[in-house]
Amino acid sequence: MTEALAHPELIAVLTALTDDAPRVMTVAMGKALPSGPFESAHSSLQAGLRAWVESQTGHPVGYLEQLYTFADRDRGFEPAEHRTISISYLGLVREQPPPGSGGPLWKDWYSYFPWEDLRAGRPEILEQVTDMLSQWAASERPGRAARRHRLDFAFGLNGMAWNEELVLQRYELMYEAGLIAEAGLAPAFWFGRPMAADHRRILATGIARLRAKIKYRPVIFELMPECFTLLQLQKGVEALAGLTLHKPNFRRQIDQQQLIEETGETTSGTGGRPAKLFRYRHAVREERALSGSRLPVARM
Amino acid sequence: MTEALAHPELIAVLTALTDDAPRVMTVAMGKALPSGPFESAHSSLQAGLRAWVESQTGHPVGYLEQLYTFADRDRGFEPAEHRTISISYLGLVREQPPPGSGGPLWKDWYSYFPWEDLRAGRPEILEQVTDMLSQWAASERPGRAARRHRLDFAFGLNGMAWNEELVLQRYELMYEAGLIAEAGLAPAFWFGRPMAADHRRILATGIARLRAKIKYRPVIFELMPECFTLLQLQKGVEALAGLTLHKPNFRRQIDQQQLIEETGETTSGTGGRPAKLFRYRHAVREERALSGSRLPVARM
DNA sequence: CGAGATATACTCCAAATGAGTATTAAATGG
DNA sequence: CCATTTAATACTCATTTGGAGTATATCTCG
Repeated sequence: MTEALAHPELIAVLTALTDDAPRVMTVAMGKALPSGPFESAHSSLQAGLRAWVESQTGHPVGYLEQLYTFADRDRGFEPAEHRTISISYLGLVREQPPPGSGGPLWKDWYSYFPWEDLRAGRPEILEQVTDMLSQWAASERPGRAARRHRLDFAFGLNGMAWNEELVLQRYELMYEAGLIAEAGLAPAFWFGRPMAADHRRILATGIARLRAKIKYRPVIFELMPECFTLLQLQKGVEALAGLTLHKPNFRRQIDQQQLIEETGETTSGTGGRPAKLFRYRHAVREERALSGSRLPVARM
Repeated sequence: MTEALAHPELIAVLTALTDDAPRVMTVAMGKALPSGPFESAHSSLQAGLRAWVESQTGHPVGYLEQLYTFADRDRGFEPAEHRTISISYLGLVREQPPPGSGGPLWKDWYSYFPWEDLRAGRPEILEQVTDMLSQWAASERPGRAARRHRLDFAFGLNGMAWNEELVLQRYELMYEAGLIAEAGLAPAFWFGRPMAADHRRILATGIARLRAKIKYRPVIFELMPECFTLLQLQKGVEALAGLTLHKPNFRRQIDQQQLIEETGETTSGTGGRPAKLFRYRHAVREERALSGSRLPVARM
């Protein structure tokens, strides 16, 4: 029984960076990721999505990569007759999103995943989450040890280190434990803002992918303005990773990779000593886009 | 004009490992990758593909991951009316493929990509390829330097190091230069065995993904038999990477990661001193599946 | 038994990495 | 104008990792 699946749908995780907050473009009052049907007038999926996003936002998409393709049954929200294919993408835009005012809503990542931001230390809410998960892990006999182990691993408990890339694993553990609003929990117990259908799960996938990617591809520069200071760059990486970094080591890595060059100008905005302005060396984009270019992501 | 796209198609890059040769399952006399319509009776794409492969081959699929989703216009082989969505997967199977005899054909990767196997040094054919590419790069004025640079980078020329992960980049350079049979070249100038449509390109994507993956995930064990010697393991990694490794360093890395344990038994087959047999420690599968587990892939 | 082949163990050095500390340059406020 | 603040910049040090080379042990085969 081969059934034709109509209406392939594109779902975009569009990310921008505004003063230390990583943001995602949303629709429906922040409750959904932008999505739409694939316009077959375009020559490819990528081109179709690019055109669509630019028509919606006015911003060009600097970087675009496929995240994952779902069939509805993977997701469990539609009746079988309406089953669609959903292709999700991660897109990075440099432009500052306009503040509110009718346009698309750019929301802070961490309003959906407050437990993922460790820049100010382990947040309160992370303790609450892990407490509730610990209860869940200890509940029934079969598989208790395995649950405990998964929990320690995903959340960096009992001597294991926090790994900022495990965004999706953490979300799915919470989902499994029934801590996620989308699973039908009462609002009083919500952790983070919920989204429609499985959109928050897709966002988690995008965040995880981007956190992994900044370590070995210079994609951070797709999110930075043309000219920036080293501290701005560091703050940008920290915002994405949800961690603080060791400043001297960060600078060492950056300049020993020769990814950036001085513009000759300096800032005067910040209060202290003015910082040199740098720009990304577009000359190296192509090669570095493929080989290494590690950003140091480690606690300070 | 939102057009319904019928018949999502699944395409599989199924890989196995038999005595030092990485193999891919093919159909149509080795000219195509196995593919078929998505059976919506299954609960998800993955499950559908798993079931389909097992019915076709009798082998369970140990590991399965999505590679990429194409719309036909990305590929350019079908008339626009028949446009389909193709979802490609990378699958790893442990079983020894049965030798020929009616069943599916397991073909050596390197019959399609002979320039990708550097285990015996840079092969003759690689020189031929790079020679022809150099001519192409030097041809017309505009963009000459950029072509030359891409070439050096992709093929490790002029002081740049060979990077075994750039399988797709190399293939696309060759395609662009018109060295690929699928682009309509005369048979006398073919490099490697051609495949139908863009299947060789998809295979290149799969190889590249797997070569990248073995460096940080223990997927190699999905391809090895239950028990193996350290040299067998090394030969397996070498086969996938298309490179030879430094034996002492390989062993050091393997056992300092505690991925494997001795079975207590030894082989007697190989002529020299019998080797200890090891098995993968399934206990660590879950954690290592997510965090690091680096295999040393570097020349000896 | 010795030659060949393979397994296994150990050393050495260079580079990368994590962490800490010190110094310099400007802006600001009293 | 000087002291304080804020950040930029520079330097050191220990540890780990990674590449490469060498030595020894243990088997089979002729």
